[in-house]
Amino acid sequence: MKNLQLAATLNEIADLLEILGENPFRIRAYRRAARSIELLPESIETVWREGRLQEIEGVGKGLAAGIEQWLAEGVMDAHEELKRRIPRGLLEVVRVPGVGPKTAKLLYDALGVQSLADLEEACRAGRVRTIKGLGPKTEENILRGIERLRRFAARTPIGVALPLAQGIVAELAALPAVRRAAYAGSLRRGRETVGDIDVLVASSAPDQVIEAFVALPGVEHILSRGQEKASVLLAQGLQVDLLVVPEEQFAAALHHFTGSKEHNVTLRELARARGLRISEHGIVDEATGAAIPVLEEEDIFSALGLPFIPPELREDGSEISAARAGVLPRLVELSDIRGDLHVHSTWSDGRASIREMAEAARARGYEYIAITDHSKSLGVARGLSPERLVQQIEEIRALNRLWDNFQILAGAEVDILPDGTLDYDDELLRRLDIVVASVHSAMNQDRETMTERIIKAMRHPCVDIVAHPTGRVLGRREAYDVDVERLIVAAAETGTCLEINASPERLDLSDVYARAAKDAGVWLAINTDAHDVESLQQMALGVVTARRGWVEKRHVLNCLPLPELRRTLKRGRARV
DNA sequence: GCCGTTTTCGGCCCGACTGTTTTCAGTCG
Repeated sequence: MKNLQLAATLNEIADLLEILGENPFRIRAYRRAARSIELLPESIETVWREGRLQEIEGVGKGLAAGIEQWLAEGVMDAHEELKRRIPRGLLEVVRVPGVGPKTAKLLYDALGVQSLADLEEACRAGRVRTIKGLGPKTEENILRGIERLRRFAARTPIGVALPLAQGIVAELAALPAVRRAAYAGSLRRGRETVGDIDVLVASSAPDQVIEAFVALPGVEHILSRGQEKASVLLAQGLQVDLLVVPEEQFAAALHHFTGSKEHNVTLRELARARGLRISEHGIVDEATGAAIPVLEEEDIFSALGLPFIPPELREDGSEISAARAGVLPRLVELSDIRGDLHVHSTWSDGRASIREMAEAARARGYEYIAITDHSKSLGVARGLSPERLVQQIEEIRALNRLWDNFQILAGAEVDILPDGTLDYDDELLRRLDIVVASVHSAMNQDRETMTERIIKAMRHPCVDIVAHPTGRVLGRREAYDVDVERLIVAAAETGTCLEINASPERLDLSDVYARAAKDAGVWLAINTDAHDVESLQQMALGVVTARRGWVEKRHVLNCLPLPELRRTLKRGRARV
């Protein structure tokens, strides 16, 4: 799947066009297409082979030709031409916060700056301030920006950003001047990584709120500070943007600040076509100048004759087309989840007993939980020997006599061994209620071997779910080399369910792959992989990821009541 | 460069903040 590489190329073209001061709408077209392709739930090669390139939102005749050339030859004329005209080092110069395409071009023309290193040197030598329009403050800001680029990752995993955001929101909400507070931005849309944290506050005393905001513990530097907006940098390198509005503008501002940018632009275009103007302050009828009240986000959509579009779908504008066509999905909700099919206990590397995990699941309102401890080969996780697993099954059967409205399923997270066989023999596997299979070893196998290995496991009649199918760990470990598209086809053929692992460092399958799997008719299971009681609440993140993949309740295995779940598992179907 | 329940041509979101200016361009989200 070359989707992400293609999107990067298109974005680079947009960056270069911007430095050249080209038509901003042409630039936007490249960015839009890049975004659509990033979110495309199938490989661009497939779309091309089937002659459907122009069906992609934002791809017309011209871009389709460019993409075709890129896929066939590995290069695009438009890109090559631009690279000849502008040194590529300027692409890193525009990534410096505060330095945009105009400034980059100016620095290039006036000082010959062609790279980050050139820029740093020019600042230190005091040459930047000699340019008309730039001054010592700019020089200082650029140096700080370069430092920031070097020290911190561009994006932060949601698992890190979310608690920080919740903490900030709680602190602001406690201020007497604050009526409402919420986080927005890509965090609210549930993206797996975020570039910054956006916080929105309703207050009639914005100056007090902003004063308190810039003084929050953990604030290392104040980036900007105005009447209704402020931005700070946390010690971790994460930027936090605050917007303060009067309470009656809260919903409109929440929508604006939630984005995405592309969603906002598309929605505002639609509004203009209907004689309305949307901004973070609300909706205005252009003809009469009258404000249309926005009490909730719903009011914005209904003013345009649209149903409510959940934040998780607000990405590339295609959600607006779907809303207009009346084909928005009814997204799965946390309350639809009836159980967790992948958790650990102290029998292997968990930190809570089976009973504790079960009671915690019951307290969450679940009907069932599957205990899936590690299998024997996974020594580091104290994987269970066959004998221990038999004992565990017996303990689970005994525990199940405690409740009449809750069941523990006896399961295992069975290693898929390097040759695609499983870590327990078939007889033992048949005694389990559910089998989750996953890869924990030999992760450096080549693509073909790894793909075949997992597909072989899927063909096994006892394997119900493949857990964390790509093996990635956000910010730490890339996915192993595997053809996810083939896994999805095989899952559909074999009736194997694919997991959306809700652990914040995994979120695997990702939103895009979850959508592809759903489109292929594959069952999904949203599981926490919890190793302690607290982690059961990570289910929320898994549900958000599923929602970003346009997944509905009917696609999710653990939204089924227990009897239906049992019938739907492979062993249940085999018995019929 | 894309796109069409007013358009196949003429549109293409909207506003705040900063640093540099004497009224605004550039950047950002």
